[in-house]
Amino acid sequence: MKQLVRGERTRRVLEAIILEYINAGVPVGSRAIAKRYGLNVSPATIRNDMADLEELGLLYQPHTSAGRIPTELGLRVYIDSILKIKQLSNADRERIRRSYKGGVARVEGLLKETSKVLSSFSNQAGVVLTPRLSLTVFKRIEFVRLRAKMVMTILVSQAGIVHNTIFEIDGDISQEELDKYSRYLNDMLQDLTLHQVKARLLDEMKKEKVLFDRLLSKTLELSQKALQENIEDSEIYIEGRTNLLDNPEFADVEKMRRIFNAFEEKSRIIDLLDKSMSAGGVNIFIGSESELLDMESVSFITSPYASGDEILGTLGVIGPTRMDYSRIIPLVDYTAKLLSKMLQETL
Amino acid sequence: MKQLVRGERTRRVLEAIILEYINAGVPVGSRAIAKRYGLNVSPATIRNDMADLEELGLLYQPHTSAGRIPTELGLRVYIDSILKIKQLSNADRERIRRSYKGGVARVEGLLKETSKVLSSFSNQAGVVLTPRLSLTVFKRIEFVRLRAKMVMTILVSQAGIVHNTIFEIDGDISQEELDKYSRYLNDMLQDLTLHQVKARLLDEMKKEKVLFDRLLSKTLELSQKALQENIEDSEIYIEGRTNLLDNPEFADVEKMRRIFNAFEEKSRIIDLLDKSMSAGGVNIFIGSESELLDMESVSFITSPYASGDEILGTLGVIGPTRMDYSRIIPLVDYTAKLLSKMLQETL
DNA sequence: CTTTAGCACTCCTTAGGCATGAGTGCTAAT
DNA sequence: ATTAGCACTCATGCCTAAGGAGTGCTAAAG
Repeated sequence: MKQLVRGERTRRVLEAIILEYINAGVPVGSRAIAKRYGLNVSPATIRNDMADLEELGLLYQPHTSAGRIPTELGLRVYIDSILKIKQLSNADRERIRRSYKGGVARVEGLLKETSKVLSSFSNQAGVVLTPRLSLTVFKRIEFVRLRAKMVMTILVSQAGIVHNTIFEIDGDISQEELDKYSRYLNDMLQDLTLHQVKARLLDEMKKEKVLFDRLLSKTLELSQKALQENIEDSEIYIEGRTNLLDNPEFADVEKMRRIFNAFEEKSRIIDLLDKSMSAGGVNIFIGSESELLDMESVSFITSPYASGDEILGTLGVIGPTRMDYSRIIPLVDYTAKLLSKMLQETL
Repeated sequence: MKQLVRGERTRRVLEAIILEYINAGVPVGSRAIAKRYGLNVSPATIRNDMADLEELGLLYQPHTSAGRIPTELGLRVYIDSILKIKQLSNADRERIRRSYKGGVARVEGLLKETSKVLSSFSNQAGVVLTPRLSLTVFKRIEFVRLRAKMVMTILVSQAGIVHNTIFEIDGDISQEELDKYSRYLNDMLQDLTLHQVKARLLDEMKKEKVLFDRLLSKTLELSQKALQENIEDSEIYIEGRTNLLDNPEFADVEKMRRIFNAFEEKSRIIDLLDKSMSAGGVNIFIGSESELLDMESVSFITSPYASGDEILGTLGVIGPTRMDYSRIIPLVDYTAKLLSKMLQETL
C-alpha cells in the first residue's frame, strides 16, 4: 500500500487533510493546509499534490469549488501506513479503571458498564457483544419446578454467565426428583463447552436406547429441551447512541434514521462483531467495508475480549468515519484487555 | 370539566380539530373543519367557536395567521370527556396474540417481545418495565462456587425471574457445603416476598448471635451478601425508538436529541412507569404532565401488568402528544391483560 | 523538472425582495 | 346566532444578486 503515496510531502498533505477533516468535518482547502501545517510551500503546490491524491482515489471533492475530503480508501491508507498508534497515557488508563466503580456483581452488569465506558471515553457509541453461550464452558445446571408441568432450567457457565429457559413437560416431576437429575448432570458434564455438552447428550441418548435406565432417560430428555434454545445467540449492549447525534454528518435526519434502525435491528451489527471475534487484536471497518450496506460514513473499531484462553466476545466503538482513530484505537484495545483481565480475575 | 365546553357544536369543533391535528400534525384552520366535518356552518362560525376554545385554554395559535393546535389541556379534556374508547376488534386481538410466536422460553424474552408488540402495533415506541425483584415471591436460591472464594448466587422468583450476583467471600467454601446452605434456605424462605426474605434474614441473624449455629451463621452471611444488590432496581425494555423519527414534530434534531437522551438515561422513565404502577388501569400522561421536564410534546400511555394478584410492572407506549389515543389506549390495555394472562398461565 | 504567483471560473451560501396563499379577526348585514 | 366580506398578518417558496471559498490552469521563476 505504501507505494500509493508518492512523495514524502504528498503523504504529509494526506495526513494533514485527514487530521483537519477529522477535526472539523468540513472539506478542507489548500490554503488551510499550507497555513496550519508547517510545510513551507504555497497553496498552489498543495493543490498539485491534492490533485495527485485525488487521482489515486484517496481524496475527493464534493463539488468543484469545494475543498477535499478523504475517501474510505484514503482513511484506510492513513490508518494502515501513516498513523502511528500511541499508547494510552497512564492517566487515561487510570481514569478508565476508576470508572468501573464497585466490583463485578454480575457479568451482564460488567459488560453493560464496559459499553458505557467505551461510549463516554470515545464520545461515540460503545458496544459490547455478549458471549455466545455455546462457546463457554459448562459449570452448572439446575432445574426448578415452577408449577405443575412447568420447569425452569438454569445454566451457569464457567465465565459466570447465567442463562435460563422455561419449558413444559408431559408429566409432573417433583423438585426432589429434578434435583437428582441436576446432580447427575453436574457430575457428568464438568469442563465441557456447551457445544460439547450438546454432543455428549446426544451421544448418551443413543446408548440409552439400549440400557433403559429411567433416571438417565428422563434427565437427558430434560436437558435436551433446555439446550435447544438460544445457545447460539448473542446479545449486544449499545450505549451512547445519542453521542452520534452530535456529529454534524448525521444532522441529516435520513442518515440518522438509518443508523438508529441498524441499532434497533441489531442482528446485522451482531454479525459484524461476530465476524471480527476470531480475528485477534483491534479491527477497523471503515464505512462500506463493514458491509452493513447503507451504513456508509460509519466506522467500527472493535477488539475481542476473553477470559483466560477462552475468547468470549467483541467490544468496540461505533462512530462516523470521521472519528479520532488515534485516540479510539488504543482506547478499544486497552478496554478489551482490561475487561479480559477483570473477567479472568474474578471468575 | 364538562362545563368548560359551552355548546354541543363547540365540543364538536374541538373534537374535529384534535382529530385533524392527530391526523396531519399541522395547525388546522376553520375552512378545513367546516368542509370535512358535517357541521353545516360557515368557516366564520367555526372561527368564533375557535376563539372561544382558545380563551378556555384548549387551543392555541402558533402565530397569528396560522390555524389552531390543541393545547395539553385541550387533549386532556378530549381524552377525559369526549373520546369514547372502543374495544379492540377481535381481528386485532388475534393479530396481537399471534405475534407472540412460540412459547414463553424466558420471562425476559417475553417482556422484550411485548415491547416489540407494543411498538409495532402503535407505530410508536413500546416500553416494558421489568418486575422489581423485591416485590416478587421467593422461589429458590442456589449458590455456585465459581472458583476459590468467588461465589455466585442465583435467585429465582415465583414469577420466573432469575437474578444472579457474584461476590467474594473470606474463606473458600466447597460446592457441597454451598449446596447444604441453599437447601436450608430453600426450606426456610418458601412463599415469602423478597422484601420479607430480607427482613426474615435480618431477624434470624439477630437470634443467631445467641445460638452460635455455624451452618446457620454462614448461610445467613452468604444470603445477606446476595440480597444486598439491586433488589430494588428495575430495568426497561424500549423498542421501536426509530418509529418516533417518523413523526414530523421530531424532525427538529434538538427535540430528537432530548428524547433519545431520556431513553438513554432511563432512570427518569423508570420513575414515571414506577409511579403509574400502583394506579390501576390505563394511565395517560400528556406532555408536561409526565414531569419529565423538557419532554413536552411527548405522551405516555401506560398500564400495569400482573401475574395473579401480584402486580409486577408497567408497560406502555411512548409517542408524540399528537398520537392516535383512540387506537393506542385499547392496545395498551389489551396487551397488559394478555401479558398478565400469559405470565399466570405458564408460571 | 518543481514551485509559485496570478487569474479566471465554478458553485455554494446567504440575504433581500416579492408574490402567494392560508388563515385570522372584525364589522355589518341577515 | 350566523354569515359574508374584507383587511390584515405571517409563513413559505422562489428568484436574484452579492460574497466568498476554493479550484485548475498558465506562465514565469528557481
